[in-house]
Amino acid sequence: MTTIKEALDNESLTGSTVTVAGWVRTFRNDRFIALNDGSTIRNLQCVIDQEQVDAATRARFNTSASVRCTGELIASQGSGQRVEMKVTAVEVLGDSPADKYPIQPKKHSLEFLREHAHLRFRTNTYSAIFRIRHQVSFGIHEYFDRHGYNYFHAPIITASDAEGAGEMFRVSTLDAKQPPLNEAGDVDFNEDFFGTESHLTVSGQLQAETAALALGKVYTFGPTFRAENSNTTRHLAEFWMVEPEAAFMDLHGDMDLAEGLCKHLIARVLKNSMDDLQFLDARVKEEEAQKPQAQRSEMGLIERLQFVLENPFERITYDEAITILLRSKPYQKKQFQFPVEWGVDLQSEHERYLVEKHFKKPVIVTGYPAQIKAFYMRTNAPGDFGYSDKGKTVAAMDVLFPGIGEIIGGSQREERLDVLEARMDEMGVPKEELWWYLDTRKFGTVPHAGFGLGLERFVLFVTGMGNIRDVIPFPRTPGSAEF
RNA sequence: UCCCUGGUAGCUCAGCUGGUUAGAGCACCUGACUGUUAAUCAGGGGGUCGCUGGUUCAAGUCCAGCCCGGGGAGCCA
Repeated sequence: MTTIKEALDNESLTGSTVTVAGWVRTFRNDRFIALNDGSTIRNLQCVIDQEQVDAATRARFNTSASVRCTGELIASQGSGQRVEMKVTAVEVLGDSPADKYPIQPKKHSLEFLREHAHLRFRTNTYSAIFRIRHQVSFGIHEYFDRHGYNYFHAPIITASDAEGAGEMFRVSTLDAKQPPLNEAGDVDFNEDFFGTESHLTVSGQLQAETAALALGKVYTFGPTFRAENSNTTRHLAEFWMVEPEAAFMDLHGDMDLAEGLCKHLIARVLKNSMDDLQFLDARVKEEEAQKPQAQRSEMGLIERLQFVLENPFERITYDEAITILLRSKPYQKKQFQFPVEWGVDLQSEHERYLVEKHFKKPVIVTGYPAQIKAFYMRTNAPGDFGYSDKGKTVAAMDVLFPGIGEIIGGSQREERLDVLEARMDEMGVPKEELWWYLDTRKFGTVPHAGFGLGLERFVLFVTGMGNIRDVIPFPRTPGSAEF
């Protein structure tokens, strides 16, 4: 069997007889089957001889019926394609009743297709997205492998709820109706499967740190769970996260790694997925044309990817970001909804201004105020990068992308035991639970750093899609876990 | 969770200040078609107007509550 990609691209196959199998996209003029097998966004035109294929069989070439065709690949007589198949044998493997099949050969809304998530892979848009998602995923492994990182499998289930990255899903085998109670009348998790209350992971970072302080360089890549009631176009309850962690790396190295990874992935997609990108590019352009002039982006999808690939990310400190925002037109005209002042977190509107209006390219912001960041981030001292005389800062870095906002959050980690413990006390993080984490600082601690990259947010950027639910096969969001 | 917005045929949508039998395009069904590119042409069928209650002689249209979708915000990746 030959894939349609091979049949179309491998010119040496022209003139030979091959067999292909796939799903019918359209059947035109009682003669032309546009066949797609997922190997490429392009279809193979299979031309049948009406004297060889009876009317009853021809009536079965409905949209999405599965068909196997054998025939000679010849130069196309029509103008829409280079080669086509002159079919000598055709077999319907699975019928697709046209009056029942919900996906029509026409433009559907993404909302409608989301409700048919199991069939949406059969559309051009989603097949393109998921081929690109594969390129990004594979590229992640490729990049880290080339840079000496070990793929590290952090646990999915964790007994610690001190990771500080949001609400967690509880994992339990206790009877939900009548859980065992302790003397105080609370649920007795000693009776639970793990002998303690346990949850799905919100981050593999803390475990990855322990491995980095032995293997040197590691990265995790797996599903992550947040039980936040977030209803936005860029949040999921189950998503995939990449978390590299490297010993002896400082914040500069962390930024270089993050930028290097992003560019590697973009380059890989540009190299391997051009026909999918061209389809999505046209799709984005069509969508942009619907918007009012002021909201249209200046670049097309492919253009934007090339631009990000070729230009260095802007690197600024939180101090500088605040200064830029205070001088900005929207601030002066009081168009920002949220206040801009040193010490408060940057809001979406502020990030968008910096990335989309001021710099017009990805921006890395470092040196955030300590009070708005996690306990494990390294506290800056005078002379440290990102130190500010306006207040206590940490060696954090957020990578902000146009249209998406935060795509990466990372930091140099606090390697000094006394500083780390003081910080944990200050923020109310239970040290007892994280005794194993603190051990890494007691025995041969070293400076180290890492970050978390949201896979779906990155795929969102690369595909030009607008809703994160469209770049993961079966999205899990509050109130929705179908399929 | 908050704010905005929507729910009418399989899909996308129209239906003005309440008033006969709720419309269109596409899809679907029947027929035609040996070079089509979301093929085309002719004909046909198809509706619990999200749910519940209320106002009214009369509700797709007005009011209330609920459910679901979309956009924005917060939380973050």
